[in-house]
Amino acid sequence: MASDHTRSAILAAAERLYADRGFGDVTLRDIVAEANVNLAAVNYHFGSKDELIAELFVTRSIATNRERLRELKAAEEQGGGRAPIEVILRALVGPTLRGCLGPQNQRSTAARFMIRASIESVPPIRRIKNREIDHLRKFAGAMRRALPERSEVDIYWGLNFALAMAHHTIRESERLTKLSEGKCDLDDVEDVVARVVSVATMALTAGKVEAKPRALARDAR
Amino acid sequence: MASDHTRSAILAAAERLYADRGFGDVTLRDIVAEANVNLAAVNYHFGSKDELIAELFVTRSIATNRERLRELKAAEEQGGGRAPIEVILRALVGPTLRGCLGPQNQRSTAARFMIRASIESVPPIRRIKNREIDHLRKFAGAMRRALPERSEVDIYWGLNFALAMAHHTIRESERLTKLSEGKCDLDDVEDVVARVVSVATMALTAGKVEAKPRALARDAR
DNA sequence: TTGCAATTCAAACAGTTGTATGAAACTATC
DNA sequence: GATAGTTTCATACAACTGTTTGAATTGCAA
Repeated sequence: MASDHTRSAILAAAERLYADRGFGDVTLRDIVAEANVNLAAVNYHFGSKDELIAELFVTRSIATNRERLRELKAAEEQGGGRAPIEVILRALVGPTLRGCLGPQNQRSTAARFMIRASIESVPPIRRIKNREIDHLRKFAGAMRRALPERSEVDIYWGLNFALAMAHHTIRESERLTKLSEGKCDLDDVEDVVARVVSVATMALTAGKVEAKPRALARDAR
Repeated sequence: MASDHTRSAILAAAERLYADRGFGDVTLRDIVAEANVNLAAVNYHFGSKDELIAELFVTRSIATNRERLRELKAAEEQGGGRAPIEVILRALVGPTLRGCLGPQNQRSTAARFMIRASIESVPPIRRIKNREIDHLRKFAGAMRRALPERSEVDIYWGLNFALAMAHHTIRESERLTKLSEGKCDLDDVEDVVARVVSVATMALTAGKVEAKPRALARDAR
């Protein structure tokens, strides 16, 4: 029902503006101007500015999460309930990286929006991210099944580090490019995925984390 | 000259409030109320709100960077111009982690402020962070000297991943605690440092990153 | 003490923000 | 084609923001 036209025009304009200029300096007035609709339309259709942002983020976010789970489920089914750790990690970080990196000039608005969201972190988005724990638990479960001999703590640390490398690389992609003077090619997404997965796998499978090698620190002093 | 009292009262109050409630909802009026000074004092002593935030961040930031370089220099001198990679990495991530983690109830205001700064990322702080590249280059140089047979690209990726693990762990420490139901002990800072250093070292020293193991992805489909 | 600069203060300013209102325009159903 | 419900619109609102102003006060030197 209803033409829906105004609603989606707002969503599109907001995503574009937020992606380009960040949440900080885009006002509702900017958005309605870009969308060619009336100022009051935002509150009419979304209730508030925060709910608009939340809807934008949730839409993209569940798309990524669905893809993640799809890959995970496929892998576990093929392996009879147990998937190789590399494949699990690839399902965890692949969709996010693919959704946010890739050749700059062909990055979708959605991708650029998600990068913004991971850099700026405004309240409505932070609230949503906090609800992501249940989703991550599914990966923790799969990882435990893949590495039953590994301690739970190590599993969680491995999961944490995998997400760390993926998200940080997205957040700081510009800086890494500058620091490496272009030598790190962030457009080759599959190479980035491979690197993250490879390191995370090592973290999770390497011989037991040796008991706190503090000796090293002492040597350094 | 001058009593300086007002100035430091503002700095202290601002750091406390920002640490507790974030940059988003702390106004100049909140700060001057907490500091028991006049509203105009902020602009008089700092020029603007952004400059106040910048000074707060810069102070803590150069303290950390100095500590990093001190550790790095000590290590390289002891090794005759070449330090073990673990020690370099420890110098890179140790000071930051020690400055931000540790038992919650004994975290300094400064530590809590820096955590905020790494979570919320406001414009004045982002501007400063962007100038950190020269500082990181020094570590990249040391790492190249430590691993001369390694390609530059791999060095930069290793550096990136080390910072990723450290910063993400700080940013998301609450979530990791919740996800792991307290099993990951973020109060044991030296253990966290050891884990990050250990994984980053593996990333940098493991046999050449095998040429894009895309086969794995294909298997998973 | 006098004079001068540095500091503090209350008050106002200027601008922006997200949101609410109530009338107008539209749409579809009977 | 009247009616009821939805959507759009111009406009106003109310609150809050960082910043400025100019007068008062303070501190220090001559």
